[in-house]
Amino acid sequence: MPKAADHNPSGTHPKRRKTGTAMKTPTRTEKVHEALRQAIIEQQLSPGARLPEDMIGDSFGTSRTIAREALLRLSVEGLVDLMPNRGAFVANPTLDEGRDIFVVRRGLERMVVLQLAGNLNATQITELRRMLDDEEMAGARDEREAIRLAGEFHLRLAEMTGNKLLVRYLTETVSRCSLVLTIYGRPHSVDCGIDEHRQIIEALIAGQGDKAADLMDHHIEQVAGRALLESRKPKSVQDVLSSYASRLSQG
Amino acid sequence: MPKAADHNPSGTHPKRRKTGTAMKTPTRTEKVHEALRQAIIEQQLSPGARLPEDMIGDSFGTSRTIAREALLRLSVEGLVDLMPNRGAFVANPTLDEGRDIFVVRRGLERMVVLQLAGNLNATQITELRRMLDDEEMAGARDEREAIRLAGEFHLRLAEMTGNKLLVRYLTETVSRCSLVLTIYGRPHSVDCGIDEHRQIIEALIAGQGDKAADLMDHHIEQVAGRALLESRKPKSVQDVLSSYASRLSQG
DNA sequence: TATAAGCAGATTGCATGCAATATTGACATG
DNA sequence: CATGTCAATATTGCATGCAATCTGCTTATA
Repeated sequence: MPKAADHNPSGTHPKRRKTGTAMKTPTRTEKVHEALRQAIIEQQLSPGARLPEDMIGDSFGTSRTIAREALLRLSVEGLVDLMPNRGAFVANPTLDEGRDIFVVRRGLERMVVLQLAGNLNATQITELRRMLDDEEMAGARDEREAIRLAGEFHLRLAEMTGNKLLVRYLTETVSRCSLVLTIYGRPHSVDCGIDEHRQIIEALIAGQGDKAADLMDHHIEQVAGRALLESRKPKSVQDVLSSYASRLSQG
Repeated sequence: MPKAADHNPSGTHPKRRKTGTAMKTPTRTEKVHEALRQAIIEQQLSPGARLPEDMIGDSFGTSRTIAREALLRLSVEGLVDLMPNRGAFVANPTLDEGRDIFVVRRGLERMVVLQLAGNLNATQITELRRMLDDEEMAGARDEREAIRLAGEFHLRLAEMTGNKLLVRYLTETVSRCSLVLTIYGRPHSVDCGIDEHRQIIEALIAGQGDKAADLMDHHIEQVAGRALLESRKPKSVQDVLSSYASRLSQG
């Protein structure tokens, strides 16, 4: 193995100890998976971009096996399109698919707040309030951070239900929503209104499940609307070309 | 390649033609994936059973690579638990996890009917009605078939929304629900009441979204209740042992 | 006898090699 | 000049081999 000898570039300890603390997964596969995931969500990899196994393997100093596995996972999450015998591409959802994703997200978020209403304990309430304050502070100065915190708010809410499956689905969906926003959204409107978050929390604390659900529905609708209804950017090469083609035939 | 020479036991044509019909995936990986999936859902593989890569590879006449990929996919779907350096096991959800799964399913089904209400076209309506009739016929004689048809009904409904993501999530969730039922459910009560299905359809046709949603909620609640509330079977080794452990410390 | 260390077997993690398939450009042909 | 065929190249699909890790048994030691 001439190549595997020195692929621990980060310098951190990659192995999982057998101590009882159950450290995170040590496998290179997981690391690559997470790295790619981040790269896609943070728009370092544009939708539609090709992702050859070799290239990924070389980039991370691993073999294609690892890259392949990471791509497979990402494809299940919907962040990567895997075409048989063709290769992998950063997902490039159509506008309609984007709408579908937002629809599902809305439904999931609704489940979250319905379960949470009236069931928050004191610790959770203080944590959420602190998150809101953080959001507010960041909102003024660091836009990028504000977006991150806003996303985290939704995820944290889901975690508080204790429902693993719900968390997984919402995580996936939120990721895909960011992807959709990078394609069809305006540059970077802070997608979440902090006031809306605050209202939702208050409704949850007051045990007003239906109200919280409606607020959340409205909130997500808002985000989706801003991005998907206004923007008329065509997205895929096909769309672009078809619009050019129609222009040609008219002229 | 001494072994790969003769692994087309089915005799069917394994290759995908390049004709425009876009045949299903031809890859062996997909086939193994689907086969394992069926085996788990149909209880041919009991929850908690070990799934060594070698064994699977041998069974299907492929290498570990394929088995590995299939297992990875299944683990993402939640039908298989993958333990690092330990191997794969048929998922063995706890009772609480089972409840969580049903909660999510209820929410997803609710989304489906809310979207469908008043939006069914004539073709879809006749198809659904025909499915109901089939269910009713099968219900009397072939229990196994009745269960299959009942499951298909829910999935077909989801497909009619045209929302791919919703379909994927519901498919996954329904699979996991059957798994949960095999662990905690009684032998084989036909889990879906046909009358309930019929009522839902009628509400959908009438455009009564809220009513359909409530019916569906009730319907799933019913299934979950029958299985999860009554049965007091302890489930995992951990649960068993923890109950024994507490007994110890008390005595 | 009970506990700990050490060894052997089984199984996964990962890398690599070869065959199969898709895409691109060259070339021939109407 | 347009179109169809074919070879060259790039990339995936899959199998296999070796090292790392886990499990259980055996053996040494108090």
